[in-house]
Amino acid sequence: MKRTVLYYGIALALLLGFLKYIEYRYMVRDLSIEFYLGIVALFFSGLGVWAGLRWANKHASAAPKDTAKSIVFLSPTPDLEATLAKLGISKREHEVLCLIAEGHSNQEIADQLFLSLNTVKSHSSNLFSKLDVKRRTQAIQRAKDLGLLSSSAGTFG
Amino acid sequence: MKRTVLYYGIALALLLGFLKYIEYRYMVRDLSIEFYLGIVALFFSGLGVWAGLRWANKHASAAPKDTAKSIVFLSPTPDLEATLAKLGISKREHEVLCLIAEGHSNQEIADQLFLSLNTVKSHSSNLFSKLDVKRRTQAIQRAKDLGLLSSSAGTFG
DNA sequence: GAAAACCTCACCCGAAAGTATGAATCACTC
DNA sequence: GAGTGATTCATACTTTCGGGTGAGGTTTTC
Repeated sequence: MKRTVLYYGIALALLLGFLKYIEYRYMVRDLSIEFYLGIVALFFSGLGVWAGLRWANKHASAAPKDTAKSIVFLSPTPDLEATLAKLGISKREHEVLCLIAEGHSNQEIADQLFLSLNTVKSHSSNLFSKLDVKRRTQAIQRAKDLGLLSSSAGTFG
Repeated sequence: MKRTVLYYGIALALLLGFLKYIEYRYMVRDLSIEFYLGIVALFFSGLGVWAGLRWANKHASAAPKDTAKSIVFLSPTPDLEATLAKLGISKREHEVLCLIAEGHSNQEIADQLFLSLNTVKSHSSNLFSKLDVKRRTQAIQRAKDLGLLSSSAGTFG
């Protein structure tokens, strides 16, 4: 959390430095303060959106499907958590598992969860060993059999 | 969308006015530009976070509809061959598709069907373009939705 | 406040998957 | 016999996956 604040500080400092550089470089003395404020507003709006999305993802945890909550009647998911616990699969790993089952690439998962590609690879790798499979396609099959995919558990092929 | 931009503009204008008012009210002449920038950064960070969260919510509520669609009915697979014909998927390609859905690697499929690895790759590649997907995991999803895995693939792992 | 999970990310390396192009064989049709 | 489409296979290349290792950072728990 404090790291986020730090990043914001650094970003602001960098932006300030950049603006000063522009001023020096092109000898522009009369850049209006409104211009500065506009730039900063734009920049920090983007930063804010990014932080907001990231925060939303962290707290809403999109993957494990709150969607399941909206279709509860079909899959009561009685012992999903029990199964997960039995296999030692963490929350984050389950999220990754769901996204894998939806056919996303590791890079896409990384983008969606605001993670590094390496992190996703770590999660999936741990996941595979816990599911005792070798490939992600097998992981999908296994997950379906175990009923670990709340949302697609309904895809009762 | 443009309304959002408008709001941002208004917000910036209001903030500017507020700052000018402060300046006038308390006769503070030497408020550094960094101070202004800090205020603006803070303000628009918050605004950005808000917009980001709002955006996230909008898209989170949109997503479930897709998943719901896959649950809707247990499609009786009226005519598998008709679907295959419509998509231009040949018999051999369908075989490969089923094996892919079972989580086999290309090499395993090649061994099982007494084919070369290259051949399996050709089939799967053609398959992906016909299914309009990029990866085999997506192909599995698509195939399930289209009911192409009714017979053999099943859910046995 | 220390320990134990969990989460995050990096680097390297090899294997698997996927793309693109071309070509040979076979069956079936006009 | 030519044409068409399916099947088979090759080579070469790029991208993605997955394993292994290590190293902070955070959260939870005792």
